[in-house]
Amino acid sequence: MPHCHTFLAALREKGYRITPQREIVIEVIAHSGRHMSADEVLEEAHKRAKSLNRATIYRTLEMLVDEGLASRADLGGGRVVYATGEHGPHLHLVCRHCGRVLEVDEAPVEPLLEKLRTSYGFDCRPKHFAIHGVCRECQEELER
Amino acid sequence: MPHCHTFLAALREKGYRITPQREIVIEVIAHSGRHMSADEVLEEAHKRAKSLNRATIYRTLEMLVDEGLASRADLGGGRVVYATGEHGPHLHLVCRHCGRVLEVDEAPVEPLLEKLRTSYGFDCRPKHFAIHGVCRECQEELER
DNA sequence: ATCGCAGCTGCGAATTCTTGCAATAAGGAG
DNA sequence: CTCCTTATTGCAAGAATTCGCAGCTGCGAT
Repeated sequence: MPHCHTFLAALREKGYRITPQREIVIEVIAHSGRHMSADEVLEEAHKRAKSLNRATIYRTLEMLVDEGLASRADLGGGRVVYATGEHGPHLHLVCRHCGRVLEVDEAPVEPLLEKLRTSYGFDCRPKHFAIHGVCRECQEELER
Repeated sequence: MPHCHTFLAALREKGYRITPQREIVIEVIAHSGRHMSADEVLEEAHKRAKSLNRATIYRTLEMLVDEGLASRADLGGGRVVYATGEHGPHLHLVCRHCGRVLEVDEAPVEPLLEKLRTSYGFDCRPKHFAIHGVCRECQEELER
């Protein structure tokens, strides 16, 4: 699964410094294998170094997202979760009603990405791809 | 372009009450014809009714997003912008590096949406569709 | 090794956003 | 038109997130 070394190498590659704080944050979200809120990351990180500051967590997470190594999903209602681009299937269907995240195969997206790339020069990796909509369950509930 | 009546009717339809506060918020984002931060909405709304509370703005915006009448785009770095689903072309390409939003034709997405609908029962209207990636300009800048 | 200088971190303060609750008012029923 | 029910608002307290800056430290150069 996700090897932190890959992440660290990628960062070093881009000119970022490898600090113990960053190693910890990366380790935490890479090994969790799931989506985590900033607060969960903080809590988990504190188990390894209680000094690690809240602001540093936020800055590191944002940096990872900016570099395309992680994704941030805004689930509405103040819920924001992070995950590495490596965990499981790569298309995230975020239900804007219940907040659940359905993870599905990325294959159906390829043609679209190709089109965006050729027509607009817009680069988007499927592993960091999130789509907002309404899931089946909520649709049924909503039209009652 | 965007007729507030449409929005109000949709809300009434869904059982929401039509309050002056909601009319103002809807008018503001519908007529702006662009993306606005919650703060910009607040400022604009205050020109018409200085009493309108911050919390009400946030609640109204979230309600509109939940109902699919508006979209929220998290541009990173604390920048969150809202827009009605009616303004201009309907596919939003959000650059996670410069934060710019490219608005393009929705046609290339149709096949994907159809697939998500049939395979997973996930309902997603293209007009509220945002994709995060890196725009052409930033790609060039980044690989320098 | 060690130096030096950006790039980072921690801290505290400032913002931004969310929540709980009592008071208010929209809209259907009579 | 008036009453009633209950969704919605405003306010103030409380989280969550970001910012500014002084000091620390990774790491390339010496």
